[in-house]
Amino acid sequence: MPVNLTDAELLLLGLVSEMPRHGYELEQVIETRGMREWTQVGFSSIYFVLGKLEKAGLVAAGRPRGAKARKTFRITPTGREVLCEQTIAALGSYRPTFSSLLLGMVHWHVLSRDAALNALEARLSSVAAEIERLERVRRQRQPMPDHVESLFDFSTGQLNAERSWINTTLDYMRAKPW
Amino acid sequence: MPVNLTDAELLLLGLVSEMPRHGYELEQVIETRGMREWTQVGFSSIYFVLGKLEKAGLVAAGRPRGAKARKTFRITPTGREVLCEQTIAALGSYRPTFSSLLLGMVHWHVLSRDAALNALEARLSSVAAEIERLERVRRQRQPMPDHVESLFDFSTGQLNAERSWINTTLDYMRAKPW
DNA sequence: GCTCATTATTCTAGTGCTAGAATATGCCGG
DNA sequence: CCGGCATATTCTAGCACTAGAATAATGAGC
Repeated sequence: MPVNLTDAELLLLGLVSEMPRHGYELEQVIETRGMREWTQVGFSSIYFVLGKLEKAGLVAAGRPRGAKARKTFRITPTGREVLCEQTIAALGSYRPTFSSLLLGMVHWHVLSRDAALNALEARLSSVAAEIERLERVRRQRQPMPDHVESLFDFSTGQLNAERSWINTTLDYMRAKPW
Repeated sequence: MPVNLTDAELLLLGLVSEMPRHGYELEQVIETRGMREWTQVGFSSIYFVLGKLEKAGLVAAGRPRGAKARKTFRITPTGREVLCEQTIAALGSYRPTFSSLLLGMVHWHVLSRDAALNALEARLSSVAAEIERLERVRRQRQPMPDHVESLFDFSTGQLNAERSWINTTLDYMRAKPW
C-alpha cells in the first residue's frame, strides 16, 4: 500500500516523531522555529491533520493521567516507517513550485515601465527583509544542530540568488529605454 | 472592494489578457510554454477558474459566429485593472513557500547516514535534470521576448543555488563520521 | 456519407485545507 | 472561591482545486 502524505501531514508526523506532543504544543514549535512562514499550516489544520494521521494509524493518541484537557500524540512503528520513506522521497526529488515572481513576470507586459520598476524595487526590499529575518532567528537560537544550521544556509542561498537576479534585472531595465 | 486572486486565477487572467482565448487553448499555452511544471493548474481547473473569473466580471465570454463548440474569453476593463494591481502585488513581495528540501531536512534525524546520502545524491541528479529541461525548452523557442528570457535566468539561478548547496552539504557529510 | 481521432466543454463527487466561532480546562491573584 | 487570562480542543461551514467520466462538435480521410 503506497502511502502518500501531504506536506502538512509529513511535517506534523515528523514533529511528533521527535517526542510525543499535543496539538497546542505543535503550534508553538512551528512558531518558535520560524517555520510558520514557509509551512503555511494554519492553526486549525493541526488538529485536523492530527486526526487524519491517527485514523491512518501513523500516530496514536493518549491522555496523560491527571490532564483532562490535553491529548498527546506519539508516533507508531508504522508511522516511523512511513516517515522515513516519505522523508527520503521529499529530499530525493526536486519539485518546481509556484513562485510569485514567476507568476508576476509572466504578466510583465501589462505593466508600465514605472510600475514594473517600482514593483521590483519593492521586492528587493522584501527579499532583503526576509534575509535579515532569517539572520535574526538564526542568532536567537544559539545551540543549533548542524542540519538546522544547514537549513538556514539553504534558504539564504536561495534568497541571495533571487536578490542578485533582481539587481541584474533592475540594472538592465534602467539602462534600456523600454 | 479589495479583490484577491488566487495563483491560478491570476495566471489565467493574464493569459486571457494577451488575447481572447478559449479553455482548450489555455491548456495548450500552459503546456507549450513549459509552465505545466510549476503552475500545477490541472486540466479540469481551467474551465472552473474561468467560470469564477466570469462571475466576478473580470473576463467576458462570447461564441465566435459559426463555432458552436467553442467559447472564447476576453478580459474586461475591470479585469485589466485587477490584473495590473495583482501583478504588482505578486512581483512586489517575497512569499516563502513549501520546499520539499526544507521539509525533508527538518526530519533529517530519522534517516541513517546512507539513506540521507542517497537521498541527497538523488536530489542532485533531479535538480540537474531540471536545469537541462529548462535549457531544452529555452533553446526550442528561439525568438523570445526579453522578459521571458529573463524568467529562465531566474529559474536556473535558483536551481544553481540549490545545486551548490547540495554539493557543499554532501562534501560535509562525507567528511564527517556522522 | 461514415468513421475516427482531435478538439472542446461540462458535470459529479470528491480531497485537503482553513477561518473563525464555540467550548472547556488550568491556574494565578485578589 | 471567583474573575480573568492562557492553555487546549472541537466543530461548522466553506473555499479552491481536482480526477475522471460523460458529452459533443469538428475535420480529415476513405
